Amino acid sequence: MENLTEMLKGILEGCVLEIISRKETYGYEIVKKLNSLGFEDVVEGTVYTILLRLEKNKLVEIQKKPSEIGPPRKFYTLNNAGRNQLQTFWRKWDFIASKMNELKENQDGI
Amino acid sequence: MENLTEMLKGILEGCVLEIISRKETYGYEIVKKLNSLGFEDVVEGTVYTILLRLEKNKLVEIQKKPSEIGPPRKFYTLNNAGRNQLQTFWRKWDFIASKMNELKENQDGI
DNA sequence: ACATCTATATAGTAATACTAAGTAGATGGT
DNA sequence: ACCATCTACTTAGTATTACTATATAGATGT
Repeated sequence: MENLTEMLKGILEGCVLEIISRKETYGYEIVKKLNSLGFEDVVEGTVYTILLRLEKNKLVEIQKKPSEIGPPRKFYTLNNAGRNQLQTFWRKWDFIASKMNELKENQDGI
Repeated sequence: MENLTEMLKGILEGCVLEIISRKETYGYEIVKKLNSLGFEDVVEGTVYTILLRLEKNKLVEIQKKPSEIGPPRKFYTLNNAGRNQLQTFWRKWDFIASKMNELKENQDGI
């Protein structure tokens, strides 16, 4: 799918939160997961800036661990604030998605 | 719904295109429609900048008409490029919405 | 020695929604 | 006549976000 950049604004961070909530993971792996989900053009620079933002906003806990196949990894887990943020994200997403659906389906005007 | 700003990035322009596609309309009316749709915090400055962008990108035709209850209105209609853009918008939206749903529902990881 | 894959970091850019302030026409109340 | 209110459009500046581009570095294979 071509150039989703602008439409990913505001939702990519939520995707990252959701992925971290599933299991402890690290940046490089998150990029691969987003790519295999279908967001093929999401690159490392984008995800690392999101992760640094999450850290700055104290939504995650971090543990550095060595890797056997490359440089050390920074593993992320959500803390309570992060879980709250994720819940808020999905509430907003569901709201917007329902409104968009309303807009798209309502052929009688709005 | 609180602060949807960041999540509206990339989709608000599509909403405006969709609203215009339904019937010839003008900025102030578009704001009211977005508000009644549920995007209550969308204000005039936001919509007018979008409309000027649509005009700059040659996606709309414009006709100025007098109003009986206030200053003259700028009425917008989509041209062919605008209709194409709207179609592209919905394709992207559907793609993202389906992926978000996949992400949310897939409890077995991604 | 070099390429490749893994892994993180960061300065700078572009795009977008929002803030805030202004201008102006029409109507109604005082 | 004056002011508030609703209607209606404009625009300079700001904040946030995803992306670009580049850099650094560990491990493996040729």
